[in-house]
Amino acid sequence: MQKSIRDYLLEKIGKPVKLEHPEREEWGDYAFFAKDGEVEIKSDEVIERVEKVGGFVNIWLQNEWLSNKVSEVIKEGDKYGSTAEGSGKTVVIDYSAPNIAKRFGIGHLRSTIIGQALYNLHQFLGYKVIGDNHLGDWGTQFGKLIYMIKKTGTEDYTIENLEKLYVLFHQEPDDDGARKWFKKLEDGDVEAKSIWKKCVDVSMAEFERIYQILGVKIDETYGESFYEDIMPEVIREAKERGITSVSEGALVVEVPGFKTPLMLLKSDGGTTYAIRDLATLRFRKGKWSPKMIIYEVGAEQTLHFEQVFAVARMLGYAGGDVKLVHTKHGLYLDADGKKFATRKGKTIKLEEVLEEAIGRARKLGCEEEETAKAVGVGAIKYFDLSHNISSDIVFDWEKVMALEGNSGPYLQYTFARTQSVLSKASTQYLTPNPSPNLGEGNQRGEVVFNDEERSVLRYLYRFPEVVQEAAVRLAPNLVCNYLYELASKYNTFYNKHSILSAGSEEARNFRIGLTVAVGQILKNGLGLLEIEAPGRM
RNA sequence: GCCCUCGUAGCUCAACGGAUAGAGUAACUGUCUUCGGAACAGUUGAUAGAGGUUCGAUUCCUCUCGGGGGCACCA
Repeated sequence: MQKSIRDYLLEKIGKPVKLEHPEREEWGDYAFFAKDGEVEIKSDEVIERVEKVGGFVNIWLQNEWLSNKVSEVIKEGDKYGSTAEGSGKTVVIDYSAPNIAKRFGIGHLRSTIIGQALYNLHQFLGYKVIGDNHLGDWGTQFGKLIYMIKKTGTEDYTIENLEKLYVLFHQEPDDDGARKWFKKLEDGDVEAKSIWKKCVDVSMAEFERIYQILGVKIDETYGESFYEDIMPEVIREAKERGITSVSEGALVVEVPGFKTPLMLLKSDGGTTYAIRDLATLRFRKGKWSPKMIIYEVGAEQTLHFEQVFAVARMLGYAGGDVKLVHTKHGLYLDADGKKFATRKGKTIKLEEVLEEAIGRARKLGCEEEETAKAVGVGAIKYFDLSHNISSDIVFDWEKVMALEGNSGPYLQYTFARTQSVLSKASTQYLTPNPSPNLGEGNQRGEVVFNDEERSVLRYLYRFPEVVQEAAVRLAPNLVCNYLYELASKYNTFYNKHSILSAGSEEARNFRIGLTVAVGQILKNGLGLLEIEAPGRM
């Protein structure tokens, strides 16, 4: 394995630098010169400049170096881009977390999809990753639900009806009545518990179906109700440390810098989601000793997590050894730019969106049902992931399901195209081991490439860097950006030059190798995004 | 009222403080007797406003205007 130029420069300059194979010749003035993986410094002036003001370090990557990257991609295959840097470290990712008795709405797509991508990215970098689906299966919302079930005397435990009851409750709210039922539930009332159980079972069945369509499988599903027995421990420890106080009958912790305290117990003694989150943290720390816990939760809960994290540090549940991160993803907004509110019955059901997208993929020519599903679901996942994690997203049926342009299916299509070319290559030319090391040689025997080939090559080798950065910055959209660029450059090349009927055998073999490599990276990258890559579509 | 966040092309979005601000879409125009047209190429079009820091600002700071979210007994 060659020593990476990046590492070399890191050593030399002492801080990370951005490497570019410059697009324009005049940018090469301050360039380093790379030869056979070794780096020669063209001018000390460059080092000084970078030390002083930062900026670019341009490197003229030799054609041979570039084409060696193709072999490297092919050789490493499914592992290309992965590292072992996370070896021995555990990361817990809290994601998806739908609420019981509500259908899986478009709002939960972000957490589920982004969470899964973050999961895959960290796993790819060698971390031990634990995904935990922190189900909303406890809390006053169940008081509301049980209250309505008792009030209407309904026997209809379909999720549709439960959701309707929730909306009905908020039209004529009786908060005291709801709190009483939740208190009864927490006190172990048999009737309340039995109704709760039915609601959970119905909801879980619904969620399982959605996860199946999405192709998402989350390691653990503890859910909030699991922490019933741990919450008293948290109360005890909080009181021992003397950080609690009673305010208006509720047990709270004052958090410096915040106007309102964090409430652990309500005035009726019922638990809050804050204490459940603390209990969860205590449990996770004890069970997995993670280096980091990522909460893939929307930005609307920023205040809550800031307070919970602060109190967790007071309690010793987090701090130096456990890093807590809240991703604060943006919300889906409706056409009027407003939040989708379940309480008002204003949501878009994820299942409807998925079905519609799959239907459109089918109509466009996906014969096999599996492929239509992969393409439709892939379109939606890519749409979500390609946005910067922090920005709000306006939900638009047409844009969510885009099957062309900068979209999931574009990447899938490009992958399928590479596979199609390769299957023809192996039968027509019998080159089971395409040699990627040869381009069109010039008269002196040096390897040269045309502009389109070079454009792909100059992009190909960056995949590992992109994966790293996406993990560090918790930004799966960087992977999307990269894959789209790569696919786009490959398609440009594809449209301009023939692969299988290239002028020389060397050129043909090189282009076949390039196709293998591009296909491999698309496959690896889509895998990180949890988007399927069918060989045909 | 207070806190957080966002404001980039007609629309939807990109861009570790770095080079000529990139795409998609829409509109218009082209490419293909040849490996998959869900493709490729081209034209039109943008950093809300005013200051500041910096060699350099879409990015950092301040203010104004505008959108969104939140502000203890929902999660």
